[in-house]
Amino acid sequence: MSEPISNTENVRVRFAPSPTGYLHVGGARTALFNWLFARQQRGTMILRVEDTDVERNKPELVEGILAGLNWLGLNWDEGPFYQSQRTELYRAAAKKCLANGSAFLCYCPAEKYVGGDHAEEGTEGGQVRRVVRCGCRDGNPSTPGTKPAIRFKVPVSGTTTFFDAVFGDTAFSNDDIEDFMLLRSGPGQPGEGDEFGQPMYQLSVVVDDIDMRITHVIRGADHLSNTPKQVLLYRALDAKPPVFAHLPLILGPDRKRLSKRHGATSVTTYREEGFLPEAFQNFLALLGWAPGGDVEFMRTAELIEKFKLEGVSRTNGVFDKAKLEWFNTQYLQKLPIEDLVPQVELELRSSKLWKEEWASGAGREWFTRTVDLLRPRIRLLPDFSSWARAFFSDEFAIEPAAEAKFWKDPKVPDLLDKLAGALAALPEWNHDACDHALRALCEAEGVKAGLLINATRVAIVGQAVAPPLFDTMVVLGRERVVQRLRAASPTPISKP
RNA sequence: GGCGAUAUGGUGCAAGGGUUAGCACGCGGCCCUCUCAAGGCCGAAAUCCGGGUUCGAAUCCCGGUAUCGCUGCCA
Repeated sequence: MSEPISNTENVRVRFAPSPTGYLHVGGARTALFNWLFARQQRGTMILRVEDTDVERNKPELVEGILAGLNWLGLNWDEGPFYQSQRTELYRAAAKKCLANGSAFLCYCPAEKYVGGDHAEEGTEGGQVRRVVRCGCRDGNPSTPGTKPAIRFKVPVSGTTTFFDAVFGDTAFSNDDIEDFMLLRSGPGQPGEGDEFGQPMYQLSVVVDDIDMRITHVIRGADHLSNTPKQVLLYRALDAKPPVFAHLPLILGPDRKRLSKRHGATSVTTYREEGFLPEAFQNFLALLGWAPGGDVEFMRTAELIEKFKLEGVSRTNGVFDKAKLEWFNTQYLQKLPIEDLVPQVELELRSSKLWKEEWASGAGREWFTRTVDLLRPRIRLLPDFSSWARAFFSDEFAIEPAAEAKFWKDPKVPDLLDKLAGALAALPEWNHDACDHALRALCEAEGVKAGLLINATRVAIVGQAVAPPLFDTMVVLGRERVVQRLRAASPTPISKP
């Protein structure tokens, strides 16, 4: 019953952001689904910048959008193409529609962002009721003498249907489709400036999707109601519509469309907060799609392998940041260490804690071991620079709260000093040697090992929370541990 | 207002005519334990409402409701 979603011809998809803002999570998810589908089908991913609205378009935002895609690892094979540079193509298409009778010149006054005389016809219950058929379509211009725009002449009856890989066969009555705008009217008065202005969205999208031989249009479900207009346009331009796949929208916790009100909606923000791109990708992939089984942790290759348009949900979903954070900790924990280390290196470089000796050889080994030791307790990349600072720098502070909690006992300074001595005298430096030395000292002094373990942790990393003590000692090295213990031991217990 | 889409625990997804309605996040508890995580175990928590079809409905049909989208010389 349903048509094949992919066929033998090469799959060609596109991601088509509009540079009126940053790359938001909804756009990123759309890009991801296009990309997963293209990579799985060994197809072609095209990037197209939809910048036909000169007034709202901000060219400088394109860079940020591309940066966001790059961060997520979403590359493209063709483009970026800019619609603003393809105006003649759209004008030619609009004129073709004019010539074959599927469009008409509209002389109605240009009205932006408000429904004026043309757009409304009385009100009902306080709501504006739009008119679907423009008077100009039969050659009766309301204000002849002004510069015309071009509108599509929607058939007066009948049904327009299309296949959607997510929503199935879909039909709209033509009576409900308005005579939509194809080409804006030209600037200036009649006789001056261009004959016509910039193309409208519906036109440029269809013309480009035809020209770029797009086989699958994968985009947000907010375009579902636009699709019949576009199908009509395909027909008017003698082209076969592609397979459509509309993705459910992403909502905020209040079930409203995700926006700045909900906090971070730009993918750049998540990069800056220190999320791992692959974790973000995994999280995004599962927002509106699931492979069917119980697995959720899927790295890029597995997502590509399992992705199916048919499995995409039709329900709008809420962006759950807590789950994203969980994914991030999972990736921090499970990523092969060699995949994680370079990202930590970047983090330390940006926080000026990086030392070149960690770039190769024994230094690299130490760095890798240390990252591996640290990672179960890391939530976000910057934690390596802040929370784990004492592992990478000798300049760190003793947290007052940790001091208050674990240096309470008056015996602590003396114990730390004695431990420093015992450790300094150790014939070898490893986990068990440190362990035995500390426990032997505690036994001799008649204190519980926990007391000294916790006190020592505070002394050598400045915090109450860190990896297991003896592993920490090994990684820090004898010299540092002894030195930090001695630095801590004479400190009188601070009275609150 | 018109048109369209959608409706499974708080959240994301599974079950697509027959299951004690499954998994994950989050939440609570226990275990592990040198701190905190991680991990393991246990628990609370859902089929929007109303009709119909059927031996049997979360699942199919109709109506209602709610939510979202479109209804721009925005994309």
